[in-house]
Amino acid sequence: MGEFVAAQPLSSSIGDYLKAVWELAGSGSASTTEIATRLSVAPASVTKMLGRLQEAGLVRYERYRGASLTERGRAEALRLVRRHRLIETFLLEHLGYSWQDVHEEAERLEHAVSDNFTERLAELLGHPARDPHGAPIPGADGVLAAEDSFPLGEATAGRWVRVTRVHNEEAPVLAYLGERGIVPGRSLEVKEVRGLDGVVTVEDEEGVSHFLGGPLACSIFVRLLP
Amino acid sequence: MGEFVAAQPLSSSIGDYLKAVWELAGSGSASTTEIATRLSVAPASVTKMLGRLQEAGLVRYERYRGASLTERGRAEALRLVRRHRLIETFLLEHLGYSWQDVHEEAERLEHAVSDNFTERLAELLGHPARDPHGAPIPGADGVLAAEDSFPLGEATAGRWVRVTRVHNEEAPVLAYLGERGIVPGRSLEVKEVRGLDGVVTVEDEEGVSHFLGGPLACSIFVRLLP
DNA sequence: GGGTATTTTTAGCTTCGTCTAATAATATCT
DNA sequence: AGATATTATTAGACGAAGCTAAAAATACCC
Repeated sequence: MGEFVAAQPLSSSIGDYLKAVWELAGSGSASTTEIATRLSVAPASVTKMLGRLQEAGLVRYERYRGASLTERGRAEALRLVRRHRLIETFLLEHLGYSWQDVHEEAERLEHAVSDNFTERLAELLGHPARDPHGAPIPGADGVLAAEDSFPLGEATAGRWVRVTRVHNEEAPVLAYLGERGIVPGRSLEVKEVRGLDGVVTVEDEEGVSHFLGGPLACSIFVRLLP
Repeated sequence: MGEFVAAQPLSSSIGDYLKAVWELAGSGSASTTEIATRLSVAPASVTKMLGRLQEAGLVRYERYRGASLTERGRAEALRLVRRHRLIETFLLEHLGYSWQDVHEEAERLEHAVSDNFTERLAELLGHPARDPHGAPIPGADGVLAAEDSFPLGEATAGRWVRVTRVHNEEAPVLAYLGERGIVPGRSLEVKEVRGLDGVVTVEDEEGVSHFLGGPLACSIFVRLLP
């Protein structure tokens, strides 16, 4: 029973779980502790919630084995991601928020807006393809553009690249990068990539050098320039 | 104990109770059933919640005697009302919502936005004094402009009046009035006021007559024109 | 002023999402 | 493979916010 549960308003914490599984699992599956850490919640809470989510047909879950999204779960998650990214764009472009502040506000708003609101907002913004961090915005039809870039940490020295996306939500990190102009659209020359610790040295168009530690270099996505 | 509870994020239902008491009590007090009806909740739930609200210092409540807001409760309620009315204005002016649809969406959003969001929105909208229904928007400092108009039902025949406010949240009612152009700013000539059932007959600038039933006439606020 | 009606409260249960402590399963290491 | 370490799950409890049904207080009516 309970398979054709109509799309009644999901509680906001259900949405958070769905998004977490989506972000963590990719095409594989997410573990209980990964989800617990991401949501700042006890592992036991995750176990219980995954049971309910499976019951609701939003998640595929096997004890001790992790969880992945069903088609319905993925659709729900992407709906939330679309809202989140459109809201971030709005906050930055129309409300004068700074790059590092949009995430937190969007996190709350995404659970309160309707589909109607979302589509009108998309219209107002001119149907942007990417949010302020360069993340692709899923379409209203649930289609998400494939990522066509790769982490800066995997670039080869000597090449020019363009930043397409900063895959990090922590405000201090964003503030740091923002100050240095390392934002989507910026072109950089890769000077050195150190294998072991993954530190990357780049130089921007004005000849200023930046040193980016391993984790940081992995959260900056770039595309090769000719 | 527990008197100096810092302004931690109020749960959204607490906010709903506060707003309900504010709207129903005016300067007096609101009864359990009134609140229950307004919130579509059982009276017993209201009794329990009023206890908690009093505990939190937001409400003054005496068993069997109704509730009224404390200063802190009033401040909270007005903060919510400010958000609500600014959001309604935004939905109408920037997102193309219709008059009758703004309320429902704002009702959800008002619980999710931050003060920062609210003030930036106010800025974007040019610090409006009134929302799309003509309701005054409380200031960021918690000051609410006094109502300087009166219900159309209390007008005297033969005078010209200007609509200042439509004090009604029901979508069908708003749609009806909107179609007829009976919206804030519109001038009307009062033709006849029937005492018993309160039906009011008015004529607009184009000479079109409108008949407004008692309850309706009482929710339309007007100011006398010279 | 007494009896009925209405309103309010109390008592006890339910669901949701969370927690901690204890137990069980899986992984890892030598 | 066996011992240990890590990760997950179960069990049991809690607070919030709601409900119903029964009891108590207040209001209304004649």
